[in-house]
Amino acid sequence: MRAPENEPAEPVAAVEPDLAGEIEFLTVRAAASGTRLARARLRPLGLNVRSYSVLALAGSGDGWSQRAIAAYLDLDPSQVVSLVDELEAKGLLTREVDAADRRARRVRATPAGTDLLVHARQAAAEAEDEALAALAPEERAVLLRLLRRIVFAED
Amino acid sequence: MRAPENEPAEPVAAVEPDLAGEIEFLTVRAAASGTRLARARLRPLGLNVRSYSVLALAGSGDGWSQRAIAAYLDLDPSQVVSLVDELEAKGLLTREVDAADRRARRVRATPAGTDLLVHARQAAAEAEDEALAALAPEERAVLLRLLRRIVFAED
DNA sequence: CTCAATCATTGAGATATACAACGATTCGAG
DNA sequence: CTCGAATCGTTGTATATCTCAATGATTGAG
Repeated sequence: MRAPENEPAEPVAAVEPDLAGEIEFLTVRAAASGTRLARARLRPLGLNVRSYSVLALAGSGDGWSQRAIAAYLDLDPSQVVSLVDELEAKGLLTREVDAADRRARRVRATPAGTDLLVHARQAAAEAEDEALAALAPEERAVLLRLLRRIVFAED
Repeated sequence: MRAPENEPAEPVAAVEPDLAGEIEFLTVRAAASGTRLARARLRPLGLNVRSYSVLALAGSGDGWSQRAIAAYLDLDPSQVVSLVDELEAKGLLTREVDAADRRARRVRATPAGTDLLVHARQAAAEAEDEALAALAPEERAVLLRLLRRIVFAED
């Protein structure tokens, strides 16, 4: 090899122009702007995106454990602790020791939490609608299916 | 209205079971896991997801301004400052005053930065391939198109 | 009964995001 | 040409988020 310290006439060529071809980049960007929209609409309800997610789980099924919430939302268990603390302090959910496994706590929405959740779901739906304004309903359905397969590796 | 402090036999019903039907939720989750994969593969190269993004822009086009980088990556301009600082300190890019507008700095990848970028792109591509393992190539193309329309509101 | 594993919790450190203020510079109105 | 508003990069700060390690209580396997 010659002149290793300097490549004068190298084509360089490649190095494509931008990141718009990378799904990862677009996903991060879409997530960020969607989160911003959702946050703006949830704030008047006293919720942020994360506490909304936790409340939504608390309002579904029959008593999620905090561990399960952490796994489902892809959060560290310690984050769930403070989120549940916050929502519990507001009276939106309860944290009860699981009779079958006294290490675990079962988290359930209170009536007040369920009521708020109705409005929060509406707010989230509006934010989603705004974020996806460029897509027709069928396209949104396609996107949903694809994302679900990525996240849950199923269909 | 009667007994406003207690709704005994309310159906509650609705309150759907989970968040898997919300595109916003899935997008955030897909972005998080994709970022984790990318971070793991970029770390050996001394880059994180953000510095990779900045370097990728510096290696494309002809001198992005920091302002343009911030807009394109959806970052605060102050974040771009430290990212460019870091990459400049490593000799991966240069920051030159724009002759046409001396307020602006034009950011360009150095030869070392361009070399590293080749490997970084490969790493990012591998991470993306792993993140999207559940999807066939045509499905990835569909996803790419949909995301691009959301993010750039164009097609 | 003992030991490893699990759950919730606490705390700390790293990273990310958002916002306000500033000097230097550009640009348009008059 | 001059003045003032707007823009660019920068610094600093406040807040949120992520990640990791350690701990007590409890479970379950052997």
